[in-house]
Amino acid sequence: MTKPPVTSDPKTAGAPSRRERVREATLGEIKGIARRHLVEHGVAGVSLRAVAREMGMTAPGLYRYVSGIDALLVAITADMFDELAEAVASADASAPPQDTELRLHRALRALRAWAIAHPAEFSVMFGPRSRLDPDADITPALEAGSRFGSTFFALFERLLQEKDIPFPAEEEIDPDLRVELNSFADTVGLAVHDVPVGAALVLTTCWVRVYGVVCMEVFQHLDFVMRDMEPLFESELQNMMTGLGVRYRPVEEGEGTSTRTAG
Amino acid sequence: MTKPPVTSDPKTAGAPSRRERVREATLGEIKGIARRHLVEHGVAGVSLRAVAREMGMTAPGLYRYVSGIDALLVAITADMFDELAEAVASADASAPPQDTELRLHRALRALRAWAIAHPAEFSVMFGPRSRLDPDADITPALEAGSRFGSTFFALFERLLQEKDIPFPAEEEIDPDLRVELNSFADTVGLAVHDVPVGAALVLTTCWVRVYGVVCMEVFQHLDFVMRDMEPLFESELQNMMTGLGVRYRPVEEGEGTSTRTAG
DNA sequence: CGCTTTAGTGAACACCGTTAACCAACATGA
DNA sequence: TCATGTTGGTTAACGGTGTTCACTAAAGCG
Repeated sequence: MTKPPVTSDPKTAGAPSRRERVREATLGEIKGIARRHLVEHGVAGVSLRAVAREMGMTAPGLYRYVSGIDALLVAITADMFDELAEAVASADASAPPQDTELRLHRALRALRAWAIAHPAEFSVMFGPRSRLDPDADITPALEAGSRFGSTFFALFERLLQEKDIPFPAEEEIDPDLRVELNSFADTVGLAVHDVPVGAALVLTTCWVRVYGVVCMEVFQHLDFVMRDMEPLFESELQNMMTGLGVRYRPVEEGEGTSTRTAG
Repeated sequence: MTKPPVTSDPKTAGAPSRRERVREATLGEIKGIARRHLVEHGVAGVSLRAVAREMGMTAPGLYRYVSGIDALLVAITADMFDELAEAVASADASAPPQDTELRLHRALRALRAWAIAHPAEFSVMFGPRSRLDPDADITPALEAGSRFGSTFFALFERLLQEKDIPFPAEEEIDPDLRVELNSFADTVGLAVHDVPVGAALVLTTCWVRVYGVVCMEVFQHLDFVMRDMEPLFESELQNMMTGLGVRYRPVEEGEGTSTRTAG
């Protein structure tokens, strides 16, 4: 064991001190347990006291790591966004790099697959902020969320360059909508690549549809009327893709999501 | 247990006894206060104790009227569905009966308007069940929800009879999706009117899009990127309508929703 | 009038978030 | 090495929550 300096030398600023390491570790444990409580008991079942209890601590001790229950929820939400982003990115990377269409298919299916595999997480990420204080600071989650979105933005831009996907001309778009779309393209980074507003519109439309069908499935809003939502998702995917002028690729072997067998 | 009616005369079975009247009144008060707490403090701010306190009662007393907090939430959710259904139905009725297309436009805009005017309510109605016990009995809410849906189903059927709206042939639809759509058409009452599966599919697709765009707005998922979501909603509406072969009707004078001026 | 049902109370239990006062171990500078 | 300030935790406490139980007072009814 080459013993590193116990104290943190200002020169070795990159290497965290021992103190920082253990601190980071317990913070990780806190978030891990909170995350498990989230999936096991729902968001209402996440509590500082329970987490502390499970760690053999008392609740006030957690305030050394987290400024309150809201901050903890925001923190694990950010983690979950990163995790989702990673799942999507890896599905994206699993396809041949030049096959943008297949990459898009896989990325979107990965999104749905992650969502239905992690309904509790998805609910806090994409549902209403029902538990958080309305004016809580959610910037960490927002940043992680934008990291998640960037994968799709990149794919869409690629598609835009390769194919001649149809989109409305600028003049056809309502001026009010135009300013909103420009604002969107600005903050999200599409503007720097000179993506036309029409393209931004179809991107938004697609996202609305994906969001809608996945939320509907995870929130179980058609539960009493549909057992398996995968066919509907695939149908929506097909519609979207053909609307984009992209050939629909049926779900591949082993990619299928064996949805609930429930009754 | 054929116990005689609480009221003396069996003939006046329809007329509730005095006891039942006051009971119904206090139940209404309970739900009313809970509803107000919901909109003022979010769903997390609804509590039996607070409701009781405001009524000058103690919490256990409420258990004479409601079997617990979950049942109370379900009850007010059902009320809200009825209220939304009424808003949609009245918007529908505000148009000339034979102008099905306008009726549809108005009904859909009424849905969005109600949603953004009642974000807290909409969140518990259409968001994830984040607070309720997963196996709570939500049938009252489901029934009210189906009453809400029926307005749109009726409009869609009318449209289907009047116009030649394009929908895929049965053979073009994936068999798995077909069985789901048939199940849907069955339980929702479309089957009795011999609505083709293709039509059921486009209906579902439309609903997914509306649901998606409205949820997105109410849950504020594009908040950091778009100030006013109305143009996007109208664009989606236009897309949908033209896809249905229906002429898009721009928003009429006085129908517009002056959305937030926020910043 | 007497009996039964109902409405509501108070106390209690087990949770929850958060703050304040306090203490022990640690890291560091002189 | 020693003193000192920081860090990571504790206990106690306040006010909030859902829910159950035992109990009382009132209302309705034969």
